[in-house]
Amino acid sequence: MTKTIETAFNIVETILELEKAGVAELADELNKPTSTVHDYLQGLEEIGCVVNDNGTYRVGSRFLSIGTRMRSQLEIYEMAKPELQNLAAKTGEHASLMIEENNYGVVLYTATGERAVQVDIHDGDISRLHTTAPGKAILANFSSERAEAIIDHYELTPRTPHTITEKSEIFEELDDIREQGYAIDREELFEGMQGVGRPIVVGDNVIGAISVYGPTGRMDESKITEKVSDMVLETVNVIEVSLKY
Amino acid sequence: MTKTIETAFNIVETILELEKAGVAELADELNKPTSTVHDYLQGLEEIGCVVNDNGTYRVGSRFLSIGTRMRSQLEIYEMAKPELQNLAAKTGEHASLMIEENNYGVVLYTATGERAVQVDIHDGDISRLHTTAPGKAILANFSSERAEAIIDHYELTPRTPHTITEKSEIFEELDDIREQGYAIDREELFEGMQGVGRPIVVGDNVIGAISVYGPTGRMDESKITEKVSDMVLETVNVIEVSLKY
DNA sequence: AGAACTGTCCGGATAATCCGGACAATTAAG
DNA sequence: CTTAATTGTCCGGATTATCCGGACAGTTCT
Repeated sequence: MTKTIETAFNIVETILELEKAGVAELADELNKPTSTVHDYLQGLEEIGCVVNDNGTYRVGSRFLSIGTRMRSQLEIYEMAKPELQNLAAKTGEHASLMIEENNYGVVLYTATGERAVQVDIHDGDISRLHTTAPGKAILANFSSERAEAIIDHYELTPRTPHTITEKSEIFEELDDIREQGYAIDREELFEGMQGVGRPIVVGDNVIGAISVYGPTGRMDESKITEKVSDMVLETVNVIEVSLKY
Repeated sequence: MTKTIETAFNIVETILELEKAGVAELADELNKPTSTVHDYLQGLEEIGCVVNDNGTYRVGSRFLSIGTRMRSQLEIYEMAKPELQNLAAKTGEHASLMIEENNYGVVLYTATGERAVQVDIHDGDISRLHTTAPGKAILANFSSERAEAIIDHYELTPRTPHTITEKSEIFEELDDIREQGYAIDREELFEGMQGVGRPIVVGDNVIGAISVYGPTGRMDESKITEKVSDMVLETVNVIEVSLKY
């Protein structure tokens, strides 16, 4: 159903992968006739979804526009943004806000500290919840039925050599996280990067999670438990209070 | 052509206007049968474009994902981003990067200073080039034929009481801007806000423009000509050098 | 308990997608 | 410099996905 929309997005994603592309190149990549691809591109151009620089197309700014307007409508984003900038400044690393959407974790916003390493991660990126520190913090605070339902949706393929691939192991860790209040990512998402995450809880609902990530050298486990974890907690507390008014 | 894609985006934009909405509400707003709207929503949900919270829909994070990935592929964004943060910190106001796309100005990124007033503007927002300081800076550095072609696409309806509505007046101002190197927005986009913009030029091409906006009280014309304009120039110079390697 | 809403599902008429083919323009090769 | 190959664009009609009326069950008001 709605096959048209799906192929439209496929075309956009393909352009994104190639950075820019012509009709023939895209048609080849998508195994579709050039005439069909051309029809789509023309339609997509009319509504600002792609931009045509004499023959080669790139993705247009319409997506950015819709995406940022959507984000600004989320109260949690507006409350968290300035606090994340504080947190990034204090730690010098990456500070992010994650929410759950459709069984996956979505990074809504990342503030970048002075010393933060350059990683190729963007606002809007999605990941399986058990593969990140903030994702695990969210999972740990869902009901066990809901957490299990989510995990069952996933294929537990590893992302890095350190990614957990055993369901039982995940649940063991979730227990620990619930107890100590924060989750640690030990190079499970990116090799060489460690992070700590804490849930944002208002009433009985987990609204999202805050995390700080940095290179393993600067973010070893003792530093997390001694300092960074507390800074994240402070940030979370401020956000939780803002959300309650 | 590609009517399906167009209505899909209409639905998304309508949800955005209503923040969240149900099938019936949307069907009513769009003058379409509920069954049709339902079909679309189901398709859009499957690909992460909308999210269904038991009956009411909101826009999903897929747009944010595509938008930010697109943005990161633009060299000018990557070069300008840290400089804009500097500029925002130094001035305390809003510092933005604008590019031209499809005859309109697109704000790719805005850094927010400490004292910056809260305005409802987002990354990805588009505007007619002659209604903003950076837009005028871009226009002034296009060839006069290209500038005229762009202006002719517009309806010169005012946005605020100060918006220029006479074609001849626009071109007079573009001459001044080319001479003095920067453009000023005198409450033409937002009442109570003034701004200054400068073009980013590499070789013979205008790649974009940098601007600083603030409340008229703090951004009067003498302050712009004496101080802010120079800060913007510094920023532009750094970016231009980065782009040339 | 009834009425008026909802969101969801089905199936077929309708109309848009989809694509083969032809064309000119540009680029690559000979 | 000529030829061949490849490109983006356009057309028109067969195909098939869209589109919508109608029916249904679940909620929320009256």
